[in-house]
Amino acid sequence: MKLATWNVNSLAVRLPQVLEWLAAHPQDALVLQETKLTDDKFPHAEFAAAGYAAQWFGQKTYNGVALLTRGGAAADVVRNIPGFEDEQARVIAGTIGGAEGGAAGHRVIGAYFPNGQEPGSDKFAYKMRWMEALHAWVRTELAAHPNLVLMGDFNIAPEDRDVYDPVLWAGQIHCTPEERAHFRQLLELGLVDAFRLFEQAPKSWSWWDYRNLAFRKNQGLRIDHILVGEALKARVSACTIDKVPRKNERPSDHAPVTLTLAD
DNA sequence: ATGACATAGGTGCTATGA
Repeated sequence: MKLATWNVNSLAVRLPQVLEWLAAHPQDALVLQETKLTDDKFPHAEFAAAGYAAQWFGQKTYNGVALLTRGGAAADVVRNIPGFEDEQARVIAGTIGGAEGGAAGHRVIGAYFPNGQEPGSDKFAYKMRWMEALHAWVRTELAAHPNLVLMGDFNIAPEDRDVYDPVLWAGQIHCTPEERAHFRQLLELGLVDAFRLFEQAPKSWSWWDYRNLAFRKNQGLRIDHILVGEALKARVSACTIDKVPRKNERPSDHAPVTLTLAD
């Protein structure tokens, strides 16, 4: 079973690249972030033609998430964090595989964490509130669905080894102790950072700034993650970052991250 | 300290991203 996450930074621009990538790398589930599309503009017919059922949740200009699945539409779809009032479209969850979305299925949560802009700002405070609400909700989801995968653009570099220049970024957004503490709290729920289950090349990033030739110089951050419930840990056979689409013309600034689960 | 690059909306330039 293959699952993946990709912040596409505008699905209107990146749709051909997503379809091309899926054709080369079929997925059982793919979650997208930053679709930047209102729901009436979501290209569900194009995905259906490619063999994928889509669930989507968007808004004008900013944010927007989607869940694409092969082999039937996701069940029990949830948009945003239940009980958390939010103007911004950041979460989509659904169950794949199990009959009627029962506990045998895999619960997939796709999330676009707030950026936070700058420590001390209103947006940073919103990021903290949002993460607290996510944490509480994921706890209940995990209790109901041990086979849980939480993936997306976390906008957190969990450790210094996830940052190309940890001294430059110390205390900066994505690297503050507060954000990293929230990431660890998710792990304390019984989630595992799938990427770190394997030996990985040093300087592995999932995002590179468009500016300053950052990709060419491999100056990036690892801020896109796939966390799996401990019940799934033994079945994780691979977790990789695919840098190839970052070399496309008009690339997203994020690379897809992929997970392989043994059957 | 600032901007660098990209996107959307709108047609100037600002807001946002990370």
